[in-house]
Amino acid sequence: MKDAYKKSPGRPRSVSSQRAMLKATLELLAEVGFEKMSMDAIATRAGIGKTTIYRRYANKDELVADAIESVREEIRVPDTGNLWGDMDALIENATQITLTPLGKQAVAMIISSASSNAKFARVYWEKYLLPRKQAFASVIERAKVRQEVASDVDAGLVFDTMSGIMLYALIFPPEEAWTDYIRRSLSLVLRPMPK
Amino acid sequence: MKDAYKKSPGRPRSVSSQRAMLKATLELLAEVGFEKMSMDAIATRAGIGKTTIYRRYANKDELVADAIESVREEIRVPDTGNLWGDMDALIENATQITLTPLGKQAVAMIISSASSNAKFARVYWEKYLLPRKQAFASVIERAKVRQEVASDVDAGLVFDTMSGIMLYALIFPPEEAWTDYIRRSLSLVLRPMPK
Amino acid sequence: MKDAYKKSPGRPRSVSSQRAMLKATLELLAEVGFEKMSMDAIATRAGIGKTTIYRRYANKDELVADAIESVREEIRVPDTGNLWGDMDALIENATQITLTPLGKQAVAMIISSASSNAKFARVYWEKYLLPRKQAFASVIERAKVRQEVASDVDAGLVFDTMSGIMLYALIFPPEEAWTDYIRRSLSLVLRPMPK
Amino acid sequence: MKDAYKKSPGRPRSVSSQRAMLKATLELLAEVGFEKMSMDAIATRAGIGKTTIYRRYANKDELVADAIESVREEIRVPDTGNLWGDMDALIENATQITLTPLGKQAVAMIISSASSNAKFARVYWEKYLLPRKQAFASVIERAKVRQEVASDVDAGLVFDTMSGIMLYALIFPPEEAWTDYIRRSLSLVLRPMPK
DNA sequence: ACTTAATCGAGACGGTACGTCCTGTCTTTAA
DNA sequence: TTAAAGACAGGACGTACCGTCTCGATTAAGT
Repeated sequence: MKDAYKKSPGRPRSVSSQRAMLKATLELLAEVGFEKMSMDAIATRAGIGKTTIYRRYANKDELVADAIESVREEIRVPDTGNLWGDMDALIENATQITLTPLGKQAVAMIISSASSNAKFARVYWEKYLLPRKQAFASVIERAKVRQEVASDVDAGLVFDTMSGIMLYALIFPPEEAWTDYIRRSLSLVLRPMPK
Repeated sequence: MKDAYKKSPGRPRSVSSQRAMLKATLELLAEVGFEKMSMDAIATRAGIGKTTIYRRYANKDELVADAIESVREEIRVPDTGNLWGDMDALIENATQITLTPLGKQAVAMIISSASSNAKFARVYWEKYLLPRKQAFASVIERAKVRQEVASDVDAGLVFDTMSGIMLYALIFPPEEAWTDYIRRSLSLVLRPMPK
Repeated sequence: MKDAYKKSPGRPRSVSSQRAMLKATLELLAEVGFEKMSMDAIATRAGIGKTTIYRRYANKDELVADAIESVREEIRVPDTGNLWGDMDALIENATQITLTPLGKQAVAMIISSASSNAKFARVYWEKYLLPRKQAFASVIERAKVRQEVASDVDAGLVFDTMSGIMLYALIFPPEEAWTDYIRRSLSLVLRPMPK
Repeated sequence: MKDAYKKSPGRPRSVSSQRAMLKATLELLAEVGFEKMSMDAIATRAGIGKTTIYRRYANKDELVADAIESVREEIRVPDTGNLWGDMDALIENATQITLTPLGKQAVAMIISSASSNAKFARVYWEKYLLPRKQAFASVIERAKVRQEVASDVDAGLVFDTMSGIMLYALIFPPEEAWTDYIRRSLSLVLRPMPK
């Protein structure tokens, strides 16, 4: 998010402080959650002053939003040559990220403040959901070509359905294994090509 | 949760205070949300003392959990004689409740604190989701009998999937109308009986 | 329990409740002081209801005033046939009462609320100081007759002076023994008959 | 008591806030008394946050103790060249200070909590009584030299006696004028040099 | 090498809400 | 009726956190 060009005078902002504050934020978020995490605690753990945080972020929300945004892991479009092979890879990736303490807290926050504060939802959407939705579309498109799935399947709606069930499972954990549960739900939606 | 029998001495807890505090809580929850709603504001609006609240509830969480729990509207199992007629009734009911300001705040809270505070999720599950899940099961059972739907459809999973998509839609509102969106998603899952 | 005689339609426990509440009040007053003593604590220790206290006394002040008033020990005018013999007896009596924890708290309270609440001061004056002032006057009158003291000595002022020094000693304890200190102070005032 | 040397990091404590809170405390103390004066009211009147008070003082007692301590007016040893001229000056000074609303409240508090909380009494002693006791001693010493008073007069005891009578008069106001009363009492104690 | 100016850590600031405690009143059941 | 038990409105207490604001002390870039 750096400006393209920099030639401002004065002491430049410390990169190590920036790293430290994001790290501390993510750690505390995972440990105690958004509400119970105080700015003072973050500053103390990061070994920096609160001023240094507030110079960069207007408030707690923005700091946390950016901290979460900073955890971007690459999403690689799988290509196993087979619909369910690809799907399993995507499900695996999604669950692995979502089921960490940090993932849970992040999703919780995003949902919690969705109506009041669009910030979190936007970040989540742009950095997390959208790439996956696109990967999903590719995978299903290939499956259509291979005639593994009906050609009128709405990939977007299928993705939304999967996201929904994952959200739901996060709050009301299924009795069976997470991946099985999602896989089973998804198989409802992804009906095979009629013979 | 009342004890079966009561003959405890002393002045009984005021029913009107109880009602007033729950009403004020629900109103303020809908208006300003959980975080911005202060206990003093609740007490003032209810025309009672803060003590009276804290005598019943250990903290804000418990008060709000109970307030939400108190909003139990009867869920009536629809019977239009037709699968999609019944489904539409259920969807209509669910969306109407979920899309009110109160509904949104309630869901937000429930989700938000799901991992840290099981209280909200439990209440939501018991008082809201479970009755609907059962209604759902009945409706689908009847549809199976009428051979409107394949006999191996897992009603529970279908319900979870629908709940998930509703949750998702609450955070990332669909571009089309809510009920259409849910209906469309549901039609993916509830595939008709193969001819 | 205490249902040895069950023929009381009226108020059989009235007297014992009264005694219990005064006793509890005096105990707690001595232990923790006026401010830190709560009405609930008094009621609990007395094994009675708060209502029972408030039926008799309008507020804490009045209860405590009455409790202190209830501790009336007889003041006997000493007559040793000698001025300082009598004085020593009076000093001894005054210090013994004032130096108990209860005495200290009582005096503290009385002084503390003197400007705002005349109640305590009045009780203290009527029940404690006035009898002593009169005893004092008698003793000095006799001393005048015996020509142990100048005939123009103002007994009232001498008493006030002694009371004052006791008050002062209560707050700023003298280094020597209490009775010696007061005796010494008093000897300043009670000058002997000029030869 | 400031440390001799200061170079602690961070923003220094606001001197104006400090002054404002002491001023507000003294005003409210004089107006409504210790018990009826709330910390919020103090903060509001001083135009500061409650936090700022509690950062400096652990509780209301300590704040008030320091506020009273802060009112130190210089006591000037009078020198009229005559015993009673000097005494009158001292009496005048003492009564003027003690008879203000603030003075009365201060004395009330000091006495009230003398046994439980030594803080108030200590402050009163060090900042108020001790300087006067010393002034008293000087004045009487000079009177001895001038042979206005017996050389064996114990100045300390005379001072204590006068303080006592003032305390007493504060609680049980004399019928005559304050200064006359004190003066009369003092004349008993300070007997002239025998011819 | 010397300015210059924005940064840093530290921590105080005003404000708001929390949950506890206490007073004096009210309302019930039991006797 | 009176007692006991305890709920009630109101209000102060002292704590925690937020986002802002000073401090003296760095730290580079541009003279």
